[in-house]
Amino acid sequence: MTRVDGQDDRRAPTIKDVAALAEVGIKTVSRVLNDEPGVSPGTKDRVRRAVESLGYRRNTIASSIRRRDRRTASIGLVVEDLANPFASSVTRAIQDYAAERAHLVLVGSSDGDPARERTLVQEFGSRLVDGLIIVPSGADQSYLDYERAHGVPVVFVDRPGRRFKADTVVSDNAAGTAAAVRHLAARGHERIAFLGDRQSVYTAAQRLAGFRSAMEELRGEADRRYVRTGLRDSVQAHAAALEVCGLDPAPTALVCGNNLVTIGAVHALQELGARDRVACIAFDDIELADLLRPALTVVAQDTAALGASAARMLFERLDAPGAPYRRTTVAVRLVPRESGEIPASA
Amino acid sequence: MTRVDGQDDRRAPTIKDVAALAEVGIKTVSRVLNDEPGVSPGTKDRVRRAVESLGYRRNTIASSIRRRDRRTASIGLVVEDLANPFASSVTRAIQDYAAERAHLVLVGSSDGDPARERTLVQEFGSRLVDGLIIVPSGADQSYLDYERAHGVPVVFVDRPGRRFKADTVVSDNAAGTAAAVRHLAARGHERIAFLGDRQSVYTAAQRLAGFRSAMEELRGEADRRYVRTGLRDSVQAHAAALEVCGLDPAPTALVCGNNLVTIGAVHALQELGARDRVACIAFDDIELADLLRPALTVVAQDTAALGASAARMLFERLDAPGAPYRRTTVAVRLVPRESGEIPASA
DNA sequence: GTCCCGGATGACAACGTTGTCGGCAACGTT
DNA sequence: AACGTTGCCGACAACGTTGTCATCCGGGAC
Repeated sequence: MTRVDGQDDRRAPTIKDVAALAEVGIKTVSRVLNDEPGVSPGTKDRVRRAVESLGYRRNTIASSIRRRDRRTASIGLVVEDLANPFASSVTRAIQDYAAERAHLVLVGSSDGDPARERTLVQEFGSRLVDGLIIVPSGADQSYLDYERAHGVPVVFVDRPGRRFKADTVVSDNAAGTAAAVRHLAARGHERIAFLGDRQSVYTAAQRLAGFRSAMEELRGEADRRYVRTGLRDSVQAHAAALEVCGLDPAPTALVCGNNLVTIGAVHALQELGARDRVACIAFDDIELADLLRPALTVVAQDTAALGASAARMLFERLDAPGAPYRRTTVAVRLVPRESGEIPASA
Repeated sequence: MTRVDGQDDRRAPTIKDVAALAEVGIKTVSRVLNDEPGVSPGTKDRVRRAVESLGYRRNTIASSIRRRDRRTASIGLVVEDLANPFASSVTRAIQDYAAERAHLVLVGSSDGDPARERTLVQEFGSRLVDGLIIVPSGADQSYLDYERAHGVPVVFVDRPGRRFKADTVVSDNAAGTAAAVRHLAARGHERIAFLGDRQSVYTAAQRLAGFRSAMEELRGEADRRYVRTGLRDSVQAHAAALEVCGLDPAPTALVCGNNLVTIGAVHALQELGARDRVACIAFDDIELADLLRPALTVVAQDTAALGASAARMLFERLDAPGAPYRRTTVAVRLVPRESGEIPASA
């Protein structure tokens, strides 16, 4: 423990140092820092100058363990894969909302693994985040009872949680595919195929449901042969698209349930030389979608609104812990470009 | 302060609760939690069971203020815009590396604003992050002296910092554009244009430098009329591309310095009906680039390696604070598709 | 029997902050 | 003159944890 005094400056200055320099008690420094009343202007000024000259910064962490409300001014976010544009865009919106309220965001990717999701939540918990925003993956979010019991609010985004009720923000997935169907129908299409992910994925199920109900509304029923689900990657989607397009009669239009499906399907159309003949509407917008030929008509999710709503809900929940849980549905938007405008007769 | 005892459980259990239940001292609980020696197997077991039955979780934050090393097992990351695929991909890689070492990542977007960058760093600092990874924006990172003085290591990624030396990881930007030039030259191109961002942006300057040196190597000199820089968005890039293509003689190939430039340039080529005639190589890969017609040949950055290297450097720096600063250059990769294969004679 | 040693254990201080409370001076009121 | 009130301020406890240290106990060496 014998150390040269010159090395001492590694430790950042504390309110104690500030107090010594300003010749006041530590509590007075604390009062100034927290804008509490009861400090004379002169003293306040002296403290401020001491803070300035030492380069003092409050230790938020030490502060939070003592504060009554325990707030750390940070929130935790679990997404599926931050490298995914959907996730990063939602994250960015949450960040912005949090930043306005001087909060920081801890982010983790679950990769759809429930165990990882849970681990992340625990890690966030041990850092005392003020709240959690989660894109839930597993079939059971009841582990969150622990967080709730200890006063940490939770908001689900993109999908509702299971076995655990909480504020939730989702896109209007069903309306999106329904709009796609009606858009295509208006251009004369009757044989419309749907390619989607596993039905155990909430969004995939919703999108198929929207597709089905719009088809039933228009045609009495959707032809089952034109509906392929359970496609987990672009390779499977590619194969399914080839199959569906090989049917007789072949569909004149395709609705793709997500990004990966779109990639597989467009590749399939490309191989068949059918990109200009078969109409196609994809769920989720894609960078440069308008540079494709034909430019890709998409159902775009409002990721900014999704993230902002989730963050807003979280902060509102922090202010009103007892209020009833709410569910917000964010509208999606059909962006007409070219691939969705191809008529049935082509 | 009179409260019903039933509401007391909002506070999470502490080692005190665990100690009481296991009938040991708090220090013994601490020893078990930290795998310190000197606890008999029987006691250890009793503590473990108490931890389990109470659902106790360590309060990392309280722990860190007392620990000798002050570690919080979290790091701070400042990117320019997390919604940008480049940033989110790098972030994801950093996350993964950090997660392996049981660290969490706080992320913020600076939007290229030096003030915001600095604010974020301060916020991270007050949360006692163990280290910082920064995509620097301003012309001066000397404010980081404060962090360094207090033992917080810094790593720059994508661009070097200014007025502050630190470990740095960058892509080999110059090699990327040089490779693009050679690739085009091998297909007979002599009149190659370059469209890029402001030269004050490090990556933009490096990319132009690589372009220039390869052109000089091949042709003695790059024709200045074919070089346009200072393009800050796709609209400006669009205009510049139209201009350059209107020259006589017109360039037979285009090298685009970044994503936004690519969007503008491809739109311009589209309008000119020249997408199949003028070769084009873009910096930065794009989702679905291979669905474009012609599929876009790109110089792809290895974002995963960029992020992983930065994280590795940070952790190595934490272990060896005194070691000399290092600079790592990550190779880029030319991904030949179609737009770069168009011959000069087309 | 005495001494020493090492393992196990807990009492207590400390980290940097905020909450509680009491003291002191100045002032106005009886 | 005595009293209460108000504004300002600091001593001290407390948050949940880890670091320091003293203590206790059993066993082996003399």
